[in-house]
Amino acid sequence: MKRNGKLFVALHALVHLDRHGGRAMTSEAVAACLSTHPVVVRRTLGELRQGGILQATRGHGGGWSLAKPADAISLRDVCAALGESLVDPLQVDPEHPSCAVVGSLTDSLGGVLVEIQALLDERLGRITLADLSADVTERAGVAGYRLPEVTNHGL
Amino acid sequence: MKRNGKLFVALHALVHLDRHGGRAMTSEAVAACLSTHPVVVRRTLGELRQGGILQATRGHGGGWSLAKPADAISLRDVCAALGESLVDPLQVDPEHPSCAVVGSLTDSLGGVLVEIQALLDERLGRITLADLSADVTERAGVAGYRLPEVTNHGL
DNA sequence: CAATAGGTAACTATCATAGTTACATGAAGC
DNA sequence: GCTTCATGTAACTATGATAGTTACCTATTG
Repeated sequence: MKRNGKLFVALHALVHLDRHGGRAMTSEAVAACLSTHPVVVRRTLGELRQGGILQATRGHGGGWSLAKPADAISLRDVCAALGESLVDPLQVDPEHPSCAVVGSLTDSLGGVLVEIQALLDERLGRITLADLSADVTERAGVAGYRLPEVTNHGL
Repeated sequence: MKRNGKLFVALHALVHLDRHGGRAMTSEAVAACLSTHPVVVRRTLGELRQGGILQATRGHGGGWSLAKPADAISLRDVCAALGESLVDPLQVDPEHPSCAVVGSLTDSLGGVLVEIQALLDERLGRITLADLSADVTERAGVAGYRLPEVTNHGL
């Protein structure tokens, strides 16, 4: 895996969970789908659970399942639950007193970045997990590809 | 220093160079301004030199100076010279063959990110080094603060 | 030729994060 | 109640990116 690790794990897992038809999937099954370790799955999906996006049940027959309908989960919700922004925040060391140059930079550049972040949030708020799943179905149909129950593809 | 390291060093140095009145500044002098090491300055400013933003002269009386007027250097130019994007690229491991889910993710999220990156580039293209310097002058005037020749402020 | 200053390779230190191991907690089935 | 399964979480390791540092090269000026 390269970058955007948590977000990628989360979205990938969410699509698989949605396409699993309401049945719970264990961390191990999800991890096999993403070619990663179950603990990594628990860590990442745990943040989505705290964000009200997923629910987890323990013991026999337990696992992860969606806490809301797929069309009520937006990419913005997922990013918010993970604390990811996709736009670099340009944070400055608050330890030292900053000079006028640093102040200008944070204001000018930082102002633009805040605006851009707002635009991105607006866009991401309009894309739902249901959209992603539908897109996967379309691709699978076009390619004549049958999505297996538990895939073991790279990444 | 926290994040956006290269970009912050570059912009901070550019403002100081612009405000130095056309005279060249040595790596050591710039490094003292940014509280960092001269080699870090050479590394970062070297990329700006290759991007045609700065010029460097060696030997006695040498140092760094702007290769273009300050109002002809935009923040977009600086980002481009540094190879920084400020928007996370969501790059996927090309090593493994990707499944339909990964394809959908890169298309949906990646498409939004490309749009956002274009918007950000447009904004950054309208902010020049001259704008930053003017803002610094304004702040210094308001605060009754005299910008020293060589500052040694944090970051 | 000596002094100065950028150019660059090579190494170290730090930090973030993925991966892994180990164990505690809780729920279902016998 | 006990066993089994699955999440929750702490702790450690491995890896990669990057800032800092040292050392030495080349180029230019006096």
